[in-house]
Amino acid sequence: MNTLAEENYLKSIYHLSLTTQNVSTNQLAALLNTKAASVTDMVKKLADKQLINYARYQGVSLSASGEKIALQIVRKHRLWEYFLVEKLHFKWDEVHEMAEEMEHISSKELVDRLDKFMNFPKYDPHGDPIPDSDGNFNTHELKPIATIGVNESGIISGVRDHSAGFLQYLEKQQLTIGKKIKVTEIIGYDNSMILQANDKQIHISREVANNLLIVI
Amino acid sequence: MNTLAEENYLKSIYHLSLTTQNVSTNQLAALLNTKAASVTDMVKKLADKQLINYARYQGVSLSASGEKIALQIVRKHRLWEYFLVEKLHFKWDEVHEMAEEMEHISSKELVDRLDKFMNFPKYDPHGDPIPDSDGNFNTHELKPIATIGVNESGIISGVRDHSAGFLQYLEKQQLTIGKKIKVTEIIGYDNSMILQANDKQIHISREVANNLLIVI
DNA sequence: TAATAAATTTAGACAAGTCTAAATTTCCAT
DNA sequence: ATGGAAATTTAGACTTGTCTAAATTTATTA
Repeated sequence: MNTLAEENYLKSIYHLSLTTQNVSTNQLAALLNTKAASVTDMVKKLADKQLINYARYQGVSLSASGEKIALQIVRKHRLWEYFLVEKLHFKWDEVHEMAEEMEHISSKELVDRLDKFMNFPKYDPHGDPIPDSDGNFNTHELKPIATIGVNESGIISGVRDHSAGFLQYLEKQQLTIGKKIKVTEIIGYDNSMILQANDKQIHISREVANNLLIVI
Repeated sequence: MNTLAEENYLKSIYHLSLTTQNVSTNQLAALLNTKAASVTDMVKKLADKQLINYARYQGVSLSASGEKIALQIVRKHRLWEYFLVEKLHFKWDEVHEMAEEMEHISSKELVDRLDKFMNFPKYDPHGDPIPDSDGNFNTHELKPIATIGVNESGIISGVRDHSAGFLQYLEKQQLTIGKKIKVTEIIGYDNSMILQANDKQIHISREVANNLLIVI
């Protein structure tokens, strides 16, 4: 169908499109660990295949068909992550690299059966929504803890930083998906926060507060 | 680690080595759906990496390290096939292509956990033995039904032809792994056989008898 | 608004893996 | 034992995806 490289470009464009409407060559190069010149080449090929919209010097966006493909890849990635954590008992910081490979297994029937096997999960182990067979997914309102004030509370529901280091830190602090937290104090000096969670006080930096997402 | 193409070459050499000690360029080209010239090129690269033994015009064989890699790929292929049939309820004739992709997922930890998740199966859905984490596997004595005589019996335990067409035929005749069969008659004219199986008489051609394997 | 910096694209090259056509080696039958 | 057929290898070319270096376009800022 599409090559491995093409799939990775579409996926990366999809992710970057969530926060930018026209994704730049440099953004893609950074995310894909390649050079801007290589991105330009590839982007031309994807445009020829009508998978993206591209105008020289103006960045790219996904076409309808490109987005459809990207969503199927995201679906596979998140379902396999769920499988690895729920069935094979990997930790949430261990599954990303494996899912990066597994997301390219092509059979749609396979992924649909995997979905059913796991009872149609709605969120992956990091709280990201899993698109269904048609590409639709829940969009609950997630906001960084940093955006709420003292005495406000919420439920940990996602992360903005998916790095193993951050996930391990959260695990150690028991700040995991589903936990209820309440902000008890904000330190004016560095904007760090003290949270009430698991019947304990936990002090988190501004950076952590920016990368940990809750629903209210 | 190794490229996709390299892994496929090693796997093919492994399979052909089961019946030939020096695998020829043409054999490989046929199995890999490529041309002899391409095989020669690739075989040189694998020899440079010490994964195979190769002398011009003399065919190839796996080195110890090459065999180790090949066995890990075979292990992954068969475990994923088992997963697809036992957990996702695919039919035995549907899983080969999917497993061809899945066998290249690299994580050893993943495949070992998959193995455990399924309770360390010893045979895949077609009766082929699954190597364990160290590459060791059962070698039970399998022989084609064609090699036994009237009134002799055995248990269906494997196939020599893995094509979907053959597997579907067997499924329809209920000649599946584990079934007990007895030869009640051999037709001299075309060497076809009449079997007693599932309390029924089943007439199979010589070709089928050659491709269906039993243990006695 | 002109000049400089930053971003992007073009040009030309390279590695992996494949191909066709031609050359070489091996094998087999006489 | 040798001549031709079959198998294999070599030579040269192509595609995909990448790279560096140079050229071009866009953005910034003075």
